[in-house]
Amino acid sequence: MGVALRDIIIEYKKPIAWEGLAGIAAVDAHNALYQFLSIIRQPDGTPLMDSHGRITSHLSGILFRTLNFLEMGIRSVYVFDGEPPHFKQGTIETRRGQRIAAKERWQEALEKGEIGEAYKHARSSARVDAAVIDSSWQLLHLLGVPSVQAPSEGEAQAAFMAQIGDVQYSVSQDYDSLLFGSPVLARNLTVSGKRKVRGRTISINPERIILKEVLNGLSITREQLVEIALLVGTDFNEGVHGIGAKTALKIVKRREFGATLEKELPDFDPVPIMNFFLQPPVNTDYKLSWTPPDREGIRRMLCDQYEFSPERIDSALDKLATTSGQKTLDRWF
DNA sequence: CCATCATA
DNA sequence: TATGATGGG
Repeated sequence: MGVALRDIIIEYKKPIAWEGLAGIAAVDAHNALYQFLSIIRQPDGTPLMDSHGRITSHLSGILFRTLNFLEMGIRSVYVFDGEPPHFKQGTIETRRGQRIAAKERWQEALEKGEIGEAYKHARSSARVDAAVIDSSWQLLHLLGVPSVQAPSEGEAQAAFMAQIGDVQYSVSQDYDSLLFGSPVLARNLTVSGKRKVRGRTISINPERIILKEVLNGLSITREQLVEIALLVGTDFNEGVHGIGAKTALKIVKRREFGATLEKELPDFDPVPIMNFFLQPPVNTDYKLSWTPPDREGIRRMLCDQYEFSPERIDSALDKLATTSGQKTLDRWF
C-alpha cells in the first residue's frame, strides 16, 4: 500500500504531542476505513457484525476516533476516493487477488484451529466496499463531520485542501499525500497509543512529517521526490526491481532519473504519472462545516439498525459534552 | 481500533 | 494509577 519512501523519510518523522495537532485534519478515508476493518476483529479474525452479518467494525472505529479527536481539539474532514486513474488498474487487480487469497487462507487456518494465523489472514482480507463507504458517510454526517468526495485520489484531494489552508494537515499511514504536495502529514493518530506487534505491546505515538523539511533536508524538489517514488514504485507503476528509496535518492540527485528509466524500463512512460502526482484532479467545490453530533440520529443508526449498545453510545457522547467543556465546543459548531 | 473491567 | 486481558457487533 502506498509508496515505500520510509527509508529516506524516517529522519523527518517527528513525534508530536496531541496539543500540537489541534486544528482541522483531512483524513484519508480509505486508509482509515481499511485500518478499522483490518484491525477491529476478534482473535479468530471475525469482524464486528450485526445479526444480519453486516460488518460494523468501521462504524465503531469512526465513532470513537471522531469523538476522541474532538476532545483533543481536532476537527476531522473525511476525504473519500473517487475514480481511480486508469494506470492504477494493475494495483487494484493485484490487491483484489491478494484479498481473495487471504480469505482462503483465513478459512484454512480456522479449520486447522490456528487462531493467530487466522487473524493475520483475516486482516489482509479486509475490503472497503460500497456498504462500508455508504454507512461511513451516513455516520459521519450524523456526527456532524464533513465528508469531501474527491474526483480521483483522496490523498490528492487532502493534499490540495492542506495546500490552500482549508485544513492544517492530512492524516494517513501512507506517504502518498506528500507526493501530492501536502505540506504536513500526520501519522499514527491512535488514541490508545498502543499496538500489538508479534504478541508484544509497543507504544505508538503520533508523528508529523513536514514536506518542506523533507525536501530541504534531502536537498531535492517535490518533482524529484516524485521521481524517487516512480523509481521505487507507486500505486500507479511497478518501479525498478532492486531500487529502493536510498538508491533512488542517489540516482535522482545525480540527475540520472531519465537515463535510469530508459535503461531499466524502456517501455515505461513516466510523464502521465508524474503529472498526476504534480497536478492531480481535485474538487474545489466543497464546503466544510461542523455541527454537534445528532445524538438521536446516531442512536437510531447505530443502536436500532446496527445493534450497538445504547449505553456505550450514550457514554461516548456524554464524555464529549462534559469533558471538553461546552464553551470550547460551541466555538467549533 | 477503542472502551471497559479485573488485578495489583 | 498503571497494566493487561477481554469484548464490542
